[in-house]
Amino acid sequence: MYRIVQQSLLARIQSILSARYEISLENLAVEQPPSIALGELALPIAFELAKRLRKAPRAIATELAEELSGQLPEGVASVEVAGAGYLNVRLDRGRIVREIARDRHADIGGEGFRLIEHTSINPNKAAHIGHLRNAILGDTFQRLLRKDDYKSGYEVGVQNYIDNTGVQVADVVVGLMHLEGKDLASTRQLLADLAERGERIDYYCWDLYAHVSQWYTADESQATERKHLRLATLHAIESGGNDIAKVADLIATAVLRRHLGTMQRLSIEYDFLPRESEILHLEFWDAARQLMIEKGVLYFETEGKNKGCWVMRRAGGEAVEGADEDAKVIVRSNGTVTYVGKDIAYHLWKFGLLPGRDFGYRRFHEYATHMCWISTASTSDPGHPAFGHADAIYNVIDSRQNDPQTQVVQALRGMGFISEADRYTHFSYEMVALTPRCALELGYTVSEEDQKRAYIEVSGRKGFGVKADDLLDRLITAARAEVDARHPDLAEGERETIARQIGVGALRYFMLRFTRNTVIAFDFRDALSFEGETGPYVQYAIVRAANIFRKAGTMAAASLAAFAELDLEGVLEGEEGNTVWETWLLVSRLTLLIEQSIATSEPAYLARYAFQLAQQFNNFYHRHHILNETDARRRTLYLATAAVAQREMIRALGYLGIEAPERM
RNA sequence: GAGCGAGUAGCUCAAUCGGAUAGAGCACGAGCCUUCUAAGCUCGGGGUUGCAGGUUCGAUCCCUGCCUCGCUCACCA
Repeated sequence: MYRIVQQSLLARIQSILSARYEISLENLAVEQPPSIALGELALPIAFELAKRLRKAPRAIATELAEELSGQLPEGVASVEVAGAGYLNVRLDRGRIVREIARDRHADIGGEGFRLIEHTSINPNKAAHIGHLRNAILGDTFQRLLRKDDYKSGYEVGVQNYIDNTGVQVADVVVGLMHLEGKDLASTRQLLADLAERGERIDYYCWDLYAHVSQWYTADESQATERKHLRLATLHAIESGGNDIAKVADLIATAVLRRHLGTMQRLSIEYDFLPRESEILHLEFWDAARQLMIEKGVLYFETEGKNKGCWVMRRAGGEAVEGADEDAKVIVRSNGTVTYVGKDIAYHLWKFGLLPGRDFGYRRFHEYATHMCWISTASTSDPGHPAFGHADAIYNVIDSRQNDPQTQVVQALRGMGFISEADRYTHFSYEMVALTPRCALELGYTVSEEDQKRAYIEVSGRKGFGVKADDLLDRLITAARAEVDARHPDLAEGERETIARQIGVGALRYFMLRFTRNTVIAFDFRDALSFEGETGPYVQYAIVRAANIFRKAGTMAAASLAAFAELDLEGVLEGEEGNTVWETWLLVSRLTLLIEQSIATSEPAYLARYAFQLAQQFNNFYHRHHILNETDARRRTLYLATAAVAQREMIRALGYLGIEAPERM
């Protein structure tokens, strides 16, 4: 509701500005006065106009206030000038509160298909906490965009790119076939044995991958030969149609299924799993290469260090005489294409710009509400969707890939696909690292130099990190202990559900509370906390509201119905009324926060809002004891306050992918 | 060396487009459970926003220089 008022207010001001001063401002800042006593909204426009109009800010503000007062926008009670020239706006509290109670709110959404890609873990080891940040960010953003009961939203597709033919998979295959002497049959047997013992292939590969990575360089006299083996294995996997490739596919698919399982524990689901094997076999690159040459972004280098390669000018690079030594190699002199080259082809496909190429689609994994498809080089299963027609894309990829991501955008731009390049968002985020203390706690040896650092980067190659499922298990176990202590009366299954909800809530919130370009220095002490700025804090506030309704023998809907008939005269004024009103005001901001989170690709804003809302509600909860309230009008008002606060806290958490438990 | 990011309370982080007194959590100290569950609330100490200049009505935010830290910069993916 806040956003509706804000929009109508801004529209009015824009029209006044153009009518009276013949000025139009792109963005009008709207702030909050330092105290509710000064009003609900504050506009510093007069300062901005002072120079252009050559007038004192206060004089301008006074004129604007007069104009506005002549015809007040919806929900506005009064406008006044304050301070050096602020335009402070007071809202019609009764009217706003009524609208909030009946859940009137601005809509969010628009045209166009938005393709979000996240997770994209190499299918050669278990997911770790860094992958969790990626998946949780992507999944939360997807929820903000998608159509749901609350908003029109956008048409959204969620992809998880699977690099099933890369060196990381090759490394694990080398480990299986050369360190462990396995062939195709015994690899199959391994998978069967693990399944039988209830052990996990992704954990198995975690250790194996670390082992192989060491092995390559362990014996200097063998190093060249082993490097060679690694490359030969990679090439066999890329070509396909041999046992090595089959081993790779078995392992990659099995690990992928584990990843889907891990993510499903966190309510993270996908619509499509495009794989690199299909990008190779369907020859996406050949089509892209053709197009890039036609458009003049790809050229053959005939001199300098890149002689014999097909190269592309770097983003920000300038045309130079002779060899551009700084150019990015796209096709090596041996004719193979680099990572960035394949990525350009893939992104042309995303925008529907790759002529004559599309993935085949096969059913892979069925979720409760939809199918997850996987790419295939053969014919598609009936009823398949198509994803390669995005109007906007969001790639959730960590900031270490800023450079290659920029190259891909540069290629699109260079090819003249300007609007596509503009609607290409590298949803960049910083890594999750371990604090030295955490690393020591996990039993890793940490060099003295590393111990002095604020954090240490995780490394799959070294097997250094915290596995996603291990962390989640620890969180759920910790939550379970609390639930058991508090609710010994509840059934086993119910306690398990609540513990899971709390564990997931703590984890998802933890990954979302930091803005994207903050490195998370992971520490169990912080991550395992259920107090303060955490997911469980918000969940607990929701449970409190639910307890009130249960004890009062009523329900939120009924409380709001009763509220509709209530005489609001005086109850929203004064010191006491202010605190109640402030709760409603904060409650009304949800759409604004969703909109801001989308515009800035920053889910942390919404996470923070959810916490603030819970904080505000807890404050209200302690100040006004609802069930003891003897004044009937106040009691009705308080119950309605709890109802709307609970409603928006549940919604906000929902967008963060966090469930609200029945009890805690 | 170049590019990108960061430096804010003891610690971990916020701070909308440049706005009114830089805010939260943790930790610490003092209170609050016969109460709608204390996974909570209230109060308190805590800040030269890395340093030095500049821009302006106003700078944590923009500009210049410097210092410190991290990431990136392969015919790897």
